[in-house]
Amino acid sequence: MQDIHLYHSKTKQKERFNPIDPEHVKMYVCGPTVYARPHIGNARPRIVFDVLSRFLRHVYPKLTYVGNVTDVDDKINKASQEQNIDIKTLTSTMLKYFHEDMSALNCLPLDLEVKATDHIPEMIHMIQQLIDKGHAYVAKGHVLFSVPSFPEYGRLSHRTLTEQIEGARVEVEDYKHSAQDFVLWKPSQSPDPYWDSPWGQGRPGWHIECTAMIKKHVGLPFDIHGGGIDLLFPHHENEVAQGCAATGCHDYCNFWMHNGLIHVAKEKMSKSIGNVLYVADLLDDAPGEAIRYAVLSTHYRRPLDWSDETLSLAKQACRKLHLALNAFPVQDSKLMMDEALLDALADDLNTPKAFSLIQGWVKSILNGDSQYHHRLVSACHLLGFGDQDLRQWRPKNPKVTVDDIEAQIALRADAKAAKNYQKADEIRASLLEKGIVIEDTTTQTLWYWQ
RNA sequence: GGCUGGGUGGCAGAAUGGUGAUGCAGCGGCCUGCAAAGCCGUGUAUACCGGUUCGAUUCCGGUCCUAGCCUCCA
Repeated sequence: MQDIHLYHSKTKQKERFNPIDPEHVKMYVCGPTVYARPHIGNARPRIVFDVLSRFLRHVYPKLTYVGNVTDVDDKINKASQEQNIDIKTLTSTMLKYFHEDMSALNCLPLDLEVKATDHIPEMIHMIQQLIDKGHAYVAKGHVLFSVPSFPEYGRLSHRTLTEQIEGARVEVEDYKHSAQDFVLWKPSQSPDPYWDSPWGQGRPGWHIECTAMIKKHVGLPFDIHGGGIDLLFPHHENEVAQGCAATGCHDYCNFWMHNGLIHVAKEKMSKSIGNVLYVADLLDDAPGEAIRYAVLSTHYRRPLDWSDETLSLAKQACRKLHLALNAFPVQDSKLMMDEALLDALADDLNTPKAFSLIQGWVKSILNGDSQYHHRLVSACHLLGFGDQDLRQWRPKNPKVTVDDIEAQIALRADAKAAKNYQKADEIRASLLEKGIVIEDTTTQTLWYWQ
């Protein structure tokens, strides 16, 4: 059995991964709030944990990979009002986009994708448990989690109760007993969505959904919980507090894994800065596999500074990868996993190291050596590459049609046959101007979008 | 203000208490009508200052820079 080591945010070091049940590994990853199209920052955890899930499935007999969709949230309410769209329509449309974009990035569907609005009764039940056990209280129609009632609070994110308060820019609502207390349930009325509860009509706070859904579909404690590092505090800290206080379990999960954030021009990508990169737009610049490659070419825990160069580098690397994949026919459908590759992945999902191994094989293969082909095909299968035909990729609004391109290439072939190289070169230059790259081989002329 | 990470060649990005991967770009070749792609060869780096050590890029302390969290965030 492969010896896997993963970085655990709670202990801040790599630890040996020992599943609670080696016959059935369980993983949960925080998903998007569906109020806008997915951006590359939403995609990063999905890509990273997609690779992890593929790897775990290779190593263990069974994995259940669960993720949530937040479809009740203040940002959704706001977007719905601003755009004058019904909430359900908005969330279901955005979820559809999310699925489309993640699939374009070769992310496999989760085993189970759960929605917050489908679990209101479970949340109410858990909130009631917390009240009954003295970990939550009702105030002005709100239900709040009492942070001082849970002494373990702060152990995940390594924060003390008081250190944050000084200098923090938070206004403390007067109904809170303690400044760190957080909302489990809040009053709500039309046009915002609301549900009946023992505390009146209202809607859940943000943190409770993950805990209630994990308890129902994954069980506590479980193996791996993933998400962006920005969720470490307060969201994940709150999850632990709620989950352990409500159920009495000592551990919430064995591994907390957090991916680093994506930066654009050295600063965090965010709506307020206006530098959000939507996956759909990136797909207009590059094939999904190239975006996936770009994301995985930096170790998942490090920040990833995104630029045009990041993407064009990945695009090139992907193209070369596909050249090597197509250099020889696939002889054996049985996978042959390279041990060094598995070791790289087993070392806290070191995808850049895995890529460097792969690039070595690619080089040998393109040099005519077929012996690495089988392991390359297997590695790509494991990492989620090689499924797309990069030559089929098109920008959304191409400057020329495929018919035009092929007509031009035919003209150029005639010119070449007549040794009219000046004309042939002119045609090549004019196609390149429109983003078409031409490759002459001994038998034919190939082309692709740059 | 408090807390937590990170600083490796022109760029991207691994690794390591003892010759610092890999890719892109550059340069020189091969190939090509010329290119492109591919192949071969090749130069360049551990932010700064101390400490521990036979030896530090790696461990420890300080400085500087940078990012993130403390407010919605993937």
